[in-house]
Amino acid sequence: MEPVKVFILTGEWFDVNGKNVLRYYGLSNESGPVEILITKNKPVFFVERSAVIDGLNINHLRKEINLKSFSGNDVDAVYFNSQKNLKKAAELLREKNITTFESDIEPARRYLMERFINVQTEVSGKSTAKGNLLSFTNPSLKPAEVQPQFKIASIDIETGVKSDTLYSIAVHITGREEEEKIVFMLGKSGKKLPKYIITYESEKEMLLAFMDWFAEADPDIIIGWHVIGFDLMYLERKCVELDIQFNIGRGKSGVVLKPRRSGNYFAFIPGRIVIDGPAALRSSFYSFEDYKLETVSQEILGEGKIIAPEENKIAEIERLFKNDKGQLANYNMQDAVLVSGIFKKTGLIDLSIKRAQLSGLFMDHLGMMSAAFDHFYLPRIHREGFVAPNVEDRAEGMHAAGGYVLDPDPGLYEDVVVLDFKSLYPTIIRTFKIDPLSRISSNVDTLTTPSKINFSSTKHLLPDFIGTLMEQREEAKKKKDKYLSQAIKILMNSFYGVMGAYSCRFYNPELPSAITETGQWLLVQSKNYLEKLGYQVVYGDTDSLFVKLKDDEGNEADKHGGRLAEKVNNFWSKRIPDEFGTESYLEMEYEKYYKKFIITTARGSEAGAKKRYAGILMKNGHEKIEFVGMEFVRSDWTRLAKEFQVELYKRIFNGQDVKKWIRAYVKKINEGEHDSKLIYRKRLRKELTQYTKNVPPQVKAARMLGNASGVIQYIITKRGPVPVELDHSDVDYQHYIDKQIKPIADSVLTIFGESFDSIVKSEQLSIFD
DNA sequence: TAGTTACGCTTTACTCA
DNA sequence: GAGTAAAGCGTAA
Repeated sequence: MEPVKVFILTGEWFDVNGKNVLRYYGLSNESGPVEILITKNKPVFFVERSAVIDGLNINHLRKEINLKSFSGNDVDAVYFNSQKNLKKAAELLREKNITTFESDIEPARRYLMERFINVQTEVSGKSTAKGNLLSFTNPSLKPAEVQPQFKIASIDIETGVKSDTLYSIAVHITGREEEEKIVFMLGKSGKKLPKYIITYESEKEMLLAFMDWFAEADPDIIIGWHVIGFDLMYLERKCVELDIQFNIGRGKSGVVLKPRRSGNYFAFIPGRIVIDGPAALRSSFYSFEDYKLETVSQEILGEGKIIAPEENKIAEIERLFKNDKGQLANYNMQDAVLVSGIFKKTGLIDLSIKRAQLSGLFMDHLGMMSAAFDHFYLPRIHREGFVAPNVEDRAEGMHAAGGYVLDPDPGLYEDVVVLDFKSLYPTIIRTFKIDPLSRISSNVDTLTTPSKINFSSTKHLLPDFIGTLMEQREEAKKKKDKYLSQAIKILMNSFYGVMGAYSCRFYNPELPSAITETGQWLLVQSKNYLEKLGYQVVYGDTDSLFVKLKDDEGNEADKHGGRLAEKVNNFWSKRIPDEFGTESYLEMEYEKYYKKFIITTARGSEAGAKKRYAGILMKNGHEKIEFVGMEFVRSDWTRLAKEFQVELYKRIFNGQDVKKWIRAYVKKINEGEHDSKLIYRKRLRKELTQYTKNVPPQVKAARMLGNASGVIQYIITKRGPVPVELDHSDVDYQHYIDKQIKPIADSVLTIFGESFDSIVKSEQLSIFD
């Protein structure tokens, strides 16, 4: 039979009759959904050759192999029939203080990684048809490339809150095949409803019909808005109540839904990937004021829900269910369609596919960066002759230092260019050959970093991988494949973090220390070099330097920015080989030009504040005001404060008078003209009851509501903080003037020897003029 | 179902007078 | 009442 190329969606293991079985589900563009069963897998871990494990009383096969632990001792492989036995054996040995190696690796993951399969595989072997599925048992698998054409189901349900009734389920199918819309609705048939609405007389009938239809439609990906924590969990609960099976996995398999960290949920549905909109957006670095579907869809698609959120949504749904089922279905469907639109527009699924292909992680595990590191590193370090420790046996040690932040002098500067090391940490890893193998092999062809940590210039894995990734990224950029480029960037940037994380089996403080200390050294030396050229370095953070151009150079800022970056590059490409005997992959880039640039003082201090600045950015001849780190970009400041800050800085940058304007602004606040801008937003990061040591304002407000979680919106009244939901007509204007306006004004006015109080007070004096 | 450190800032809670 | 440390949050990189 012809081999089939499959994009793997999910993988899991079972022990059946004491034998380990792996099951993968995936999609073949040509043959449709595919099941792969591996019944001949032997779970394995390793022990040192000196370890005595005869007393185990668990069936196993011990085999001498040519591998070593990180301490250089020979190890043997120990094979088991079942994963359960492996776990039991590892636990028993741990009690006897016998160290096992790699006994904490999921067998379904290990099977793929050892074959260098990154969620895409070419399957060869005999197959049988099993319902919708093409099923293989013990085929041979090898790496492949697949661009999957997924079928995506956007799901949304409507429920009656008081009666706890499932009113309707809307599904919007997009992707591989033609778009399809269907709404399952509770109610009597007969009314003339649009064709895509199907009515059922009971919840049970509706659910059964939905699940039948779903199995037939057989989507690869399920998306929605809080789709796990709300929609799927509701459906699951309903099924339990009605005594029916909630089997929406492939091959009629069941599902596991469970809460993760606060407010987060995970779904395991064999053969299907569930991606929740808000979580996916967050993990792709999108940021919104809040994550309501209305807010995000307005922002991304420019359209919103049918029932505006200001209306009483619950009552409106009840009314529609009673009187206008067609409209309820429209409303229900609109939400599902919006979610499809958001995923499409943001490319969330395309990005997820690329990330899975690069990292080897399943599409719903993309956040697990240490698992991605294992997937790349373990099979390769085996081939270099080593086995890795379990996570619980990883090295100990102090935390590494981080990036270096220059002390800025407060002031208003003109003509500042920003120079940036491109992918600083990845290029440091590549230049100085920093990775776990290199560290344990540091006596072979030793390479010493600037902060005197030794590595091997020849025995390493990660540096070359980064090299490949960087080349692929250039290629992707040329082809305008932005998702691949972004996926590569995310993966490369994860390596430093993973090596410095306790959850990583390769953790060792020398690895992140070598990286960050080298980064600090490079930044300081680059600064010194620029100063030697006669330039003033105004500020810098981790990988960037803010350089003030010399007189007249501002007229050709881009040219001089580029020139300076090149000079720094030439400096390093000579110095690194000279001093360390290794090729430099470091690259300084001219990033941007501020015509004007402000560093403010830190509150209550003369010194300049780090990680906060504002400037007029010049881009293609256009001016744009930019804030970094300041109140304007912080979600926990009021709109009042933000608008005040922008206007104030505009005036300062343009050299306009600010005194009169500030006085007028304060007056308007007191007159209630800015009442719509007084809302504070702050998240509760703990359960409401967990605030025992301190009771911050957002918690006070939340407690007035009884119970609340997530983002709390509140206003400061004469009674203190009050949630927006409750009466807050007694606004404490003085609070807003003192706490939202004055500090913003003062931090920048000090630069010019002015102060908020003297400006505002002089008005009061002027009354008597 | 665990990537990192550095930093600023507001508010609260506590200490000492 | 003034001064200060800690809690808590959000941000830069």
